Order: sequence, then C-alpha cells, then structure tokens
Amino acid sequence: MRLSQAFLPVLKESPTDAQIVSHKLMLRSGLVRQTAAGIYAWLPLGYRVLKKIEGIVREEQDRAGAIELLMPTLQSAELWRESGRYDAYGPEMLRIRDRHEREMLYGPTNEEMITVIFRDEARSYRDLPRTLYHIQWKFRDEVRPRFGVMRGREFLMKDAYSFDLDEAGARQSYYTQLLAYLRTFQRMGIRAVPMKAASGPIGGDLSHEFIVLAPTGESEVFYDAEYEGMDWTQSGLSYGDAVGLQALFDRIGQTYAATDETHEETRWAEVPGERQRQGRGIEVGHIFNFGTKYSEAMGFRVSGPDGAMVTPQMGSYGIGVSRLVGAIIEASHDEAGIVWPEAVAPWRVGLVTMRGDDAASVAAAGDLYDKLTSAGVETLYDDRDERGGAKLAGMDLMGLPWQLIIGPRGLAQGTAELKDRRTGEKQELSLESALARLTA
RNA sequence: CGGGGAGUGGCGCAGCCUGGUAGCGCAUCUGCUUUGGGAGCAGAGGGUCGCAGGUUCGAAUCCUGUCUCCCCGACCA
Repeated sequence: MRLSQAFLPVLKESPTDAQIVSHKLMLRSGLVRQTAAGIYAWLPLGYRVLKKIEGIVREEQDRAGAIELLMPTLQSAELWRESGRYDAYGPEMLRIRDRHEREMLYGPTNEEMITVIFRDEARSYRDLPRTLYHIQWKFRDEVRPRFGVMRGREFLMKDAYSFDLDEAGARQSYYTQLLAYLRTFQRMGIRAVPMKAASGPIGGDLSHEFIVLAPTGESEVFYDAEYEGMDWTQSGLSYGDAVGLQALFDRIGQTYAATDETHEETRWAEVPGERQRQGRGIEVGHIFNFGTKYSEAMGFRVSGPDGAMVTPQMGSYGIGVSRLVGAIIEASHDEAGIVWPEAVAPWRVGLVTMRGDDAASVAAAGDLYDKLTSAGVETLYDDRDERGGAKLAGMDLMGLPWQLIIGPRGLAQGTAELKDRRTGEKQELSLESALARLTA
C-alpha cells in the first residue's frame, strides 16, 4: 500500500477520552474511532490487525478440529426463554423490539442458539463429539465501558461449543481447546498464561482464564516462571493423543498460576522465590465446561450406543478477538508507539524515503516496493511529500516490525537502512541484501 | 447502579467567575525557503460555543431542562 493513496489518519495528540496507553495509541495511529460509548469503528489499519488475529484464531481452531459456522447477531427472545436465561440475564443484554413487537436481542453469547442448531440435527451418539465455533460480534451492555476496545460493549469474539457423549469425552474436548489456546496466543507473540478460574460444574478444575501480562491489566496475577519457557507450538503434541493431552493438563495443574480471585498463599509459597512472577494481567480467553446445563434445559438428547437416551456434555471456549488488539498493544509498545509482533502486524515492512525530492531515492524505493510486494511481503510505502523525520515518527507510531529507509546518503554507497522496530537496531545493507533479508 | 468531571474549528486547550458578538498551539490549504528523526516564514480556509427553552437591548458566559462522553467504585470476552 502506498501511503499517499491510503486512509491512515494519524494524530499527534491523544484525545482526552483515552486514558490507557493502548487506547491512546489506537486512536493516535488511526486503528479505531469511537462512535458511541464502548463502540468502535475499525479503520483500515486496525481492521488489518483484527483480521490477522482472527486468522490465527481460525487456523488454530481448525487445526484442533473445531468446525466453523456463523450465527447471527440478532436472536429471538423465545430462544432464551427456553433456557430460562431471558429473564435471568439482566440489563447487560441489549433487548430490541421489531416492527411486530416481537422481542429480540443482540446476542451477548450463543449457548442457546448453538444448542438448538445442533440439537435439531444430532440424533445419535455417532454425531458426537463435535466442537463448533464462530467468530462474530457480540453485544453486552456494560454498565461502564472503558479502556477503549478492551472493555467495549460491542466486541468480536470467537466462541466455540463442544458436545460430548460423556464426561471423559468432555474433558478431551476441553484439553483440546486448552492446547489450541496456548498455541493461538503463542503464535500472536504474546505470553498468555492459563489460570484456574472459578469452578465449573464437573469437578473444580475445568475452567481456565488466559491472561496476558501487561502492567495496565485489570487483575493481579501470580504465576510460576516455568510458563515462560513453555513452547506449545513445537511440542509436537497431537490433538488425538489423549495421554499427551492429559499430561499437558496435569502439568498446567501443577505449575502455579492464579489471579487474585483464586490465589492460594500456601501453594504460592511452594513456588521457589526466584520463579515467582507477580504482575497484572488482561483476560483474553476463557474456557469452561458446564456439563448438561444447556442441553438439559433445552431438551437435547441423543441415542447412546446401548439405545438409551443421553444428554450431551457441553463446554464453551471464548477468545476476545477485538480485545486482543488492545491487549497486544498493552503488552508490546514503547514511548514512540506500538511494537507489533510480526504475526499480527498490519504490514510487515514500512518503506520510507528520507528525501521525497531526490529522484534516485524515489526510483529506488519504488523499485523495492514493487519487488517486496510481488514477493508477497506486506509493505506500506510512505511515498508522501513529507519530511523524512515525520515519516519515521509515523512508522514508529504504527509499529510495523521493519523499517526500510532509503535516502541519498545511503544510495551513494548503494545501501539502505533496515531498522528493527522492536530493538531499534539499524543496519546498513545493500539494496539486494535488504531485499533478500525481508523476502527470506 | 452510586460518586465525580467534561462538552468551544479535525486534535489539544483558553475564554465563562465579573454578559458586549470567539482566541491560542497543532493539523489543513497556498507561496517561498528548507530537507537523514514530527522544519521556518508569510498568507488563507474552517466554529449554529452539545441540544432545547428562559432572562436580557445583547448569552459561549447567567437560569432551567435535556442529551452525550470520560473518570473512580461494584460486575465482565
């Protein structure tokens, strides 16, 4: 993308409404614009990031065997009366009436709908197990939206729902999602630690929150530094490996991690002092098993292998996709702006000419831009008639992982400057080797 | 929901107390000079002062109502 043709509004000063760093940076770098309390429009830059995150979530869900579908944002009140939650849910549910005075709602979650959709088709134990998911906008009428996109009223969420014949199967489904989550967050370049959450109905151990560490997090967290060395993507653990998944679950159970709500001083004391990590965290995912709560209430039963009717076990698994945009920024930024992990960066390379009036620079940059683009390297080329310094400041703010800087000074030696946004490290490279480096 | 604060060009703010017809910085546009980390000078454009009533010769300013947004707390992907 050539910046001169783009829609990437950047602000020098933060609007006063923004209080926390991710919100300020999102507004300044033109990721989002607020349209009402807790409701945001995603501008091109932010939308690119959102889609990157969504893409990783989708790939990892698919890999874990979950099946994607798409359910609507608007739901009928009738559906929620079946589970008894229409009256129980309270004012956080946005209720709407259509022209026929029918009661509708903007979905805050989809347990009811998925249960009905799956119930109406699944007849036999042979239809199980299944995990279905969608990535869809949700609305929760928060009393007090804040922190920008991290506590919005409308937000994009991946929610998966598992259906199993029995508790053992439900545990497998749970473990599968647990591993998928660990891999998902690791791929995004953030450290999300699974922490035991308030107990689910089957045993006390089947609910975890995934917390990203960031100084501005909302809750206090405690965890064993062991988590810092754990690599989930390279482990080679297969989703079909029941023993391996159990071992993974046991390992997580044994390695201490808790929020202030579930913190246990006695267990914490057993963690060696040098491994104790304490800080603040943002919840980006939550998984839990709720047994037959909805299947029971909504009359979902299938024929078991022995001919007897069985009420399936269910679990649900959420990832706050739009929240992650803010959470990643909270976890990865500096004084100059955002520092995107490569996997979620809106573009990989920011190409800058220091002197827009230098024909040789413009020609070289145009050539590099064409080559990078045709090599499939996502490149944002700042070809505007601006001073070099202003462009570089803008690149720092936007946080693209690599800056490729072209100017007459370097060109005289046949070089360009390649800057690593994260470390600030700069290298003078020949144009060819810079290109090779970025297309590698 | 309880408590607090704020609405004035795109962004950040002043003016309000003590009414006299709106100003500053940044941004934008034009010109000139500049150009390796947010340039300088000169000029220009852009605002029904959130909205609705009221008081007054006259309201951004005073009064009443209303809407919106933000912050602190209790709750949450």
